[in-house]
Amino acid sequence: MANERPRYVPAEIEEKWQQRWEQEGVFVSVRRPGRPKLYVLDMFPYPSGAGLHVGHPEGYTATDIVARYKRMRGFDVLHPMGWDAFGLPAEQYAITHGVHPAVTTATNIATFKRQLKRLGFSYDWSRELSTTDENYVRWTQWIFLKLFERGLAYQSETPVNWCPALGTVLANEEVIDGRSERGNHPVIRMPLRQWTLRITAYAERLLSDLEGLDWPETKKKQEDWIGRSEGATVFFPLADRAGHLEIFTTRPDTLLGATYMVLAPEHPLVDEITTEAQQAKVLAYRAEVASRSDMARTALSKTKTGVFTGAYAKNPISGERIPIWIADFVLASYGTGAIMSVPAHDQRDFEFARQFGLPIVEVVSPDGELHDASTWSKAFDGDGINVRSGFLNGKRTPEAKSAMIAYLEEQNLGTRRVNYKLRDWVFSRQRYWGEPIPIYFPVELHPGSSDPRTDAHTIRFDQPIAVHEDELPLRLPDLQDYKPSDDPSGPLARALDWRYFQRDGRWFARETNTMPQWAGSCWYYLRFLDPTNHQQIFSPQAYDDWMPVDLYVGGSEHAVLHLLYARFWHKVLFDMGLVKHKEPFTKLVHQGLILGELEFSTFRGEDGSLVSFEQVDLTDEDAPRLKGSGLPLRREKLTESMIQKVDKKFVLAERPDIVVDARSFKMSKSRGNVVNPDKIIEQYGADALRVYEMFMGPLEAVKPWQTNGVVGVFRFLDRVWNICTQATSTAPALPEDAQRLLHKTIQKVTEDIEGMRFNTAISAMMILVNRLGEIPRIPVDAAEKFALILSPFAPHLAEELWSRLGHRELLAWEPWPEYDPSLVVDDVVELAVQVNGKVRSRVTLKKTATEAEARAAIADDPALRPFTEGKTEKKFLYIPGRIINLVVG
RNA sequence: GCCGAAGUGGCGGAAUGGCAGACGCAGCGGAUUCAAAAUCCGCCGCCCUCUCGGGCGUGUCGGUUCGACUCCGACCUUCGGCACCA
Repeated sequence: MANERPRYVPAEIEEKWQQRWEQEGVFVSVRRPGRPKLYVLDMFPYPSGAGLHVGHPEGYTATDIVARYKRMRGFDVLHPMGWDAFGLPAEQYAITHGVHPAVTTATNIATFKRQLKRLGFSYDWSRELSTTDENYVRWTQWIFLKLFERGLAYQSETPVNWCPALGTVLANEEVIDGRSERGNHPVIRMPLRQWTLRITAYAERLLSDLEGLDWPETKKKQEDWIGRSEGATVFFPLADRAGHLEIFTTRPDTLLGATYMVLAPEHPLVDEITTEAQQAKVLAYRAEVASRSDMARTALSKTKTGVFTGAYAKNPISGERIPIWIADFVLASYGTGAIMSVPAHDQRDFEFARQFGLPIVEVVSPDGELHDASTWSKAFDGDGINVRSGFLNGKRTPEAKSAMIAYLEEQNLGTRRVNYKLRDWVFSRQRYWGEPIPIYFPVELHPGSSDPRTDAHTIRFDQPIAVHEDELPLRLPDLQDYKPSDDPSGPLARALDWRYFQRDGRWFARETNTMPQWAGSCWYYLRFLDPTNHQQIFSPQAYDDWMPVDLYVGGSEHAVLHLLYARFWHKVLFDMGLVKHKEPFTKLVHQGLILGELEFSTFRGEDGSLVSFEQVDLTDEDAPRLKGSGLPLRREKLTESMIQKVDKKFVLAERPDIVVDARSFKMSKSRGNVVNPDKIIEQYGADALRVYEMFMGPLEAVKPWQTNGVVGVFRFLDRVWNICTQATSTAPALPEDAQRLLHKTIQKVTEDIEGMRFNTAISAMMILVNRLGEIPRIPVDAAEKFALILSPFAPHLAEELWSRLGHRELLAWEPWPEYDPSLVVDDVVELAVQVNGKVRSRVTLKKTATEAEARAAIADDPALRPFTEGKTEKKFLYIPGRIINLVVG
């Protein structure tokens, strides 16, 4: 059809508007007096070599909609973007390809930036930053120095997973059964000098300040992570010798039920107290434990292990002698690394007692009667009434706890105490691509030595010296070889000329560990306030202009670590008077993961026989096995035509006894189900991608991708184009129902954006467009209103329509349309008429109709007759504007 | 094991005490076309019925209510987090 009317071709309009926005600096954040402000922040990405995937634009589109909407509402909006660019992948790539991480990082950032720009996000790019920028590193290091000055950064000897073959320290997750996940090399537990941040000093504030934050279930996760518990410290004197054991317990009320004690194998007192007879066993046990990782120690071991030290302690109340054991279920890093064991009232202690035949004595009874705990099948760890407990007898658990603590304090045998699961934060990495820690140490040359780069020397790690602020940033040396080596001090140790330097005739050595990737992301939201400031980390004015962050959107994988670390730094800066709010992020939202397209698959044994899904053990995702026998199976992809649904299960069409696995997988290169946003944009345009990402479902939900769904959204935008480009000023006014629908849609979209329910906002706009499509000619005014409410979602299309409707100014400057309140409420509505709660008819009634009018309206309804005939009315329910329900019997 | 979230058509989802399945995808039928694409129109939970219509239906079982996807109790399943923290 040779129609002159131009078609909707996104490729022809999107770049044009992106350029116009940039030229006119529409999205450069400026504070204007008298305006409200909004700081909308995305979790900035790690610019990986793979480029953007469709998961990135999900959260970014959501914040962009909010940012654009709020600008139209008269807010001054800060909406920045940057790069979390330090980290392992760039370094790994450098090792295998011989390209400097700075080079790959720059390339990746360029790719990400190009891809983000194609999506038309309204970022203020003039504030762009990368954590790798010298100007940023400088202030990251500056904060480290402040931590150091305050005693919040200290060195410690922490056992780490050291893999000599890989020449690196591994995270706990990277160690499986004492071997490296990559390469299956042996991993040893080795104490290594580490920089550690004293986050535990802030445990209480990190916990209590969560209150009042508009955060989702993440708050709970952080609470659990911090793990506050109340109890008491108790001193148990050693029997037969001087000294005592200090333990922490949350159940001081059970003190008299303690029948033995357990120390962590690493506990410093173990050497002292172990008797000669037990020496060999204890040593052997400790060696065995040392070779196991934390994971193996905790998760995998079901049966308890342990060894008797030969020593005894005395119950501080009863004076009874009780044996002291060591066992690996007691963690050296929690509490005091020692416990009193009350097997009757703690499941772990119970299992251990059973394992080694230790006595189990009831001191808390569920009913106040005496029971024989040695016959129990599990511990009683609930609240009850104390028995066999002297002065505690008859007291209920909460009361008994405080009575015991009072007694302990009075007798100097112990004190009330609060304990946290939260540990101090191991802050050093034996890696190249990170911020150098701005610390150096004096070097002692050995006799005959003159140059530590070649001669024997000792580095005095016990005398750390802060790099002077004026010398920041401390840059990374330009290494050619980033490989970790068998030297756990890391690759920087090989940059001898960087590491060693002379000052006033003395030699010094720099710290060669670097900071973890978390460092840069801990405070980037603050640098966005004032990213080019060379004198200060940010100016107080910039802070007052924009802080706090009003909306922070990112993945829930950062629910604990990043968000806890950032809060910790923020609180330190608060104590320094640099920031004025206790908390940085007022409202937090996690976008849900986007999975790959739904896949069907079946399983075959080695002999090729089909296996029904119920018989498949998927404990290891990538290695399916037959339940029971453990025989390996092969996963085989199916096409939809081979599947049938029977009773809520998918089965093979040809073999209905074979149940098929139907699920969406996380997108991954190896699975080959990654969707590239560039491809989608080429085919359907950025606006369709944006709208589809928001239309998929609730922002927070995990959702599978369906490329077909993009088609539906594209059709919608195409219809919008057709309707709005045909709008004329001479068209008759909209029919009343359409006019009402338009205003209801404005209301719905407004409220849904405020509540971040973008999927329902879009469906409301689709409903409106479907109605408008039935009307031959649309007035310009209606088209304009529609373009305005669509603009946060599909900004390019909206701008194009806006200009075609005769506007020269950018739509981004326009105010958000108001709806007419008189048009959004209907005075006449269709009501459902129920008989005994089932809908049998409908009736059109005024909202203000009285009960009598309602009765009259349905009196002669033939549709109701079959259900009311011969029955008596028991009740007549009429809720104006909602429902009529006739109860008969 | 503990904590949290969620279970609704073939698929994504909507409705949070008042007409279940809006909106979209897929599918089926039609119009247009030489043909196709695109577009437009109609149908589209399951079962019974020629039709009119009726019955059933929101993971399962029970409860509250005139009325329950929605509230309460128990259970099942899936996803996420934590995992010997004394």
